[in-house]
Amino acid sequence: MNGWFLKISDFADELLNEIDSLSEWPEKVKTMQKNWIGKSFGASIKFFIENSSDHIEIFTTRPDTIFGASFIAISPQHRLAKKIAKKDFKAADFIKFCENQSNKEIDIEKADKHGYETNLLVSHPFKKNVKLKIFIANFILMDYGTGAIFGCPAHDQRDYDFAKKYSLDILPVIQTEENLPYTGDGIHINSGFLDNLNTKDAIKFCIDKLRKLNIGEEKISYRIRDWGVSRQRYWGCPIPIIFCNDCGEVPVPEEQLPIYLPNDITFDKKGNPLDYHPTWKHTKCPICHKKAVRETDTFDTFFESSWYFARFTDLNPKKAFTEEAIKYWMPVDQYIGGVEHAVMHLLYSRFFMRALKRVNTIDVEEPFISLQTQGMVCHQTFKTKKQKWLFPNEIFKKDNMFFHLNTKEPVEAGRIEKMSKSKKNVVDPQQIIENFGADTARFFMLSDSPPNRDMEWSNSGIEGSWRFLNKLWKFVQGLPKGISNDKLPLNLSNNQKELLKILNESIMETTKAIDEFHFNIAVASVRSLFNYLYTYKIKNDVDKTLIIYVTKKFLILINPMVPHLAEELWDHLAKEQIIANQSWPKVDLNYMQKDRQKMPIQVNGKVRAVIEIPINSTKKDIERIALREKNVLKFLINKPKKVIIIPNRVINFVI
RNA sequence: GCGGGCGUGGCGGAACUGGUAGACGCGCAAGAUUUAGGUUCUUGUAUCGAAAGGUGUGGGGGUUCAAGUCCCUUCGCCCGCACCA
Repeated sequence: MNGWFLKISDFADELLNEIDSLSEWPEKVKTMQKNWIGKSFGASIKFFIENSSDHIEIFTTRPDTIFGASFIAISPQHRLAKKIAKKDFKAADFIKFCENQSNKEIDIEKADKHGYETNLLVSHPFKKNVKLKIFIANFILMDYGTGAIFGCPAHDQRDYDFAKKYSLDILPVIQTEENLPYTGDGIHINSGFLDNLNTKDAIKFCIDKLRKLNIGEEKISYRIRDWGVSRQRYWGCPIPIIFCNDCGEVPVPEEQLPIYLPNDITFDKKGNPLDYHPTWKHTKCPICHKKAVRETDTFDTFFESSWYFARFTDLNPKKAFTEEAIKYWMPVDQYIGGVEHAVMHLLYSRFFMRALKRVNTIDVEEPFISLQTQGMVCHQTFKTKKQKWLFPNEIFKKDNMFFHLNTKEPVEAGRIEKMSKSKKNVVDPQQIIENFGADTARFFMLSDSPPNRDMEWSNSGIEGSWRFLNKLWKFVQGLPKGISNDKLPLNLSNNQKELLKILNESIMETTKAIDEFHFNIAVASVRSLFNYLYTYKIKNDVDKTLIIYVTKKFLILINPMVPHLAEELWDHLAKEQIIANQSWPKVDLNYMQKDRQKMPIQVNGKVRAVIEIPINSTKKDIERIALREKNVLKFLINKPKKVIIIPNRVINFVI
């Protein structure tokens, strides 16, 4: 394939090793990147072809199973396969068959393994007189390892399937009670100098021997391939290369950058619009100044998304980055994106920062300190009988059946899938915003489920959020205007202390929940606080100063969730400033200190009573108080064998 | 097949380092207000049971005074990669 590639493979090891330093990334994303890079340790081994000076080099992670080898298989794209095909028409046909197969949907045929038996043989490196046949096989990938393997059917599923199909030897070389193929570790048998060794030692021993004989060595293989960045489309950054007949491929000099795309472009023909534009590509060679043409491919869009966040640190129109801005802003403290970017975008960005560092442009390695991946919003899909997709708002439900709103015809209800325009299973938030307002919509969405999880969209419950915010509105409107005393009364009653305790608990919980992206818990916490405050006002209506004090703190807590409403209500209470400028409330531990503590009393692990005791009571006191409980005594038929008291937590009588 | 995640009421979901399972809400039920419906308010709502009490975090087993939480095993669902040697 023709095109430009970025040599991300050079960074494979670094990108892999540094994954472990990303402590604030989801485990899932990290494993996906690890698998994508796919580092594996093994060996390369040369097999010499009989009656020829040629040889085949294979890659294996299990050199220890070499004595079980019963065939060699090479990819249809392998150099040797092509060489064979020149003389052997049947081989050529087979290769063509494989190529067609890989172009079509492979899924259906995937399980099937096909091979073509060539008339070539190789000799086994350690078993004199043993010759192995070379097959061309459809399941060998050219992009991985060397595009060639030795097949050890007893200890590899694929080789086993293949050997069964073509009646090849299946010789176990690892001791096992299990059915073949056995892919685990074990003690080696039928393996000459590897006999009686375990897998780890056998691998090491085998590689040593191969190296001594100069026919193989230790080798590390990666799954990751270089990043093909060429695209044949208009919407992308032009690749800054000029093709000159004399000088070859010449990079566009920095002072001529950036290259702008032409504005007078048409899309009426097939192919790359830049390529058939009449003038754009024609230019001069920067070296010899003769006529030359521009590269008409453009960069992959991932190219730009790999560094935009660094660009965003500064508006400077002349420079991509400024040192001070990068130093100040980078790396990104909190990055948010969908899981679908787990490997491509997020790996490319990590690669880009390193590449830029290597050319001394910026001094950043990891672009994103903390990563949150939000889940996908899903919804049921609907189709007409003629298989046309329908929007959920075109549907109504009756007796558990779905019908079209206009035609009243029955509708097919499909799977619940991630929302996508093509399947029309999308809900337009605009409708919700029109009916309930943006604040209600936001509050409702936050309350539903944590953002890192997939969720099924449902409108049910939005009225609940609506009700709550209405209640809040009325509550604050009922408070006197403009009392902006932020000082607390000196002598607090127990009721007042309790209210302040609840307030501070809520500040703590809400803050923590927001920090951890558990917005649903934050919503629950502010709701609880309001419920308490609401009841408090009914009972202690005269206590205006404290009620307003707590209400103001409460409004700051709920402000990020319902900013418009909170600002309005704040204005009602406190004339001096806007709520957006208020600092986040701090937890005052003085009000959270309790002097009494509820403790469950268990008998044999079952809760039988709950007592309230002074905090930090001695174990003796706790036990004494616990033993006064009727419902506990009822179960203490025998004298307890053991009494477990965890102060301030639990007491358990074991009988 | 490999890797990752999840499984808790009718539903969405809570539960800090093992220590009162079901917070908060939706829904539902009953009642109050209302001339109807809606709104609003109160109460109830895991489950079996009249009660006492029993049972309950997908199933089975284990560790522990104590398990949603830790360990083993098994089932189901979702996502990612997929013939990676």
